[in-house]
Amino acid sequence: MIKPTDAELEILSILWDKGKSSVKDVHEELPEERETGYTTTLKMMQIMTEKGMLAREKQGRGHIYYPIVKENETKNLFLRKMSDMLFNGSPAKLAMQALGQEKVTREDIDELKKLLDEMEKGK
Amino acid sequence: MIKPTDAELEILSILWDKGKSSVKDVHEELPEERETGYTTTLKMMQIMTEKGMLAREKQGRGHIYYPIVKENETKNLFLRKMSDMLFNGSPAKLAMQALGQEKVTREDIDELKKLLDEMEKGK
DNA sequence: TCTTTACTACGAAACTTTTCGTATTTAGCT
DNA sequence: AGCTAAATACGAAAAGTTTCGTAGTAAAGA
Repeated sequence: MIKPTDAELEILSILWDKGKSSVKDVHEELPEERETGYTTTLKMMQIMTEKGMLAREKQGRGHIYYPIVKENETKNLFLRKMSDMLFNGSPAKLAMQALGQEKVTREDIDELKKLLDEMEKGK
Repeated sequence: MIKPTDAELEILSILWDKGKSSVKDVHEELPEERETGYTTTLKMMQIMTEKGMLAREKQGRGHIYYPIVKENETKNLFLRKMSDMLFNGSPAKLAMQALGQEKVTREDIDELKKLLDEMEKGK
């Protein structure tokens, strides 16, 4: 399975979010603090296409790109890797540590409880 | 904050686990499928010391190394980065996706429920 | 003291990732 | 058809990571 690098992940996120987009669109969505040139974004997307992460179609004078790799599969790949590396292969431990962060609201907690109830039924 | 690379993370995990260790100890703990030489491990640990991730003390003819960076802080750094990159900055969403993996047992579920109950009380 | 051996230091090669300058192509306009 | 602006292609530099060969050092035993 293909493991995107950090810069690639940033581009993938945009494409998963916005769907088919031109290089220009993607470039404009990138956070300003990166301050990388247009050709950098283009080159990245070309490399990603070579690697089979993206595909593209001709449109007008240029191309539009879209992701081939699936959002969920990629996320799961990273979650597994992280749980292997840092949590003894236990996704549950990973989840618990994630919940220790600020930013977890009461609504999040309720939602998680519901999810857990359903999981328990399913077992 | 210092963001360890993959190879560095592998070494850090060992040191968090085993505590102060010689290069030899760490090298022997590395999974065999890596098949990297002793001097590679040594060099990595020297670099990590330069970067301020590790420190070392003289002992016998060599040194023993130990981690400076805190296990929890480093894990949280990666969790935050991942939730920023892939889950719109929501650790809760990250946790939910992690729970979708195989390997989550009923015991995990119960433990998580307890954790959530306590979090709810604490709010 | 001399030798052996375990360990360290240094430097550089190999590889990957990220960046961009420059040249080229092409669609659309006049 | 010729011109312009937008986009692509190409190549290579820059930066970061990983690997290891070789040489040097120093402690422990002969």
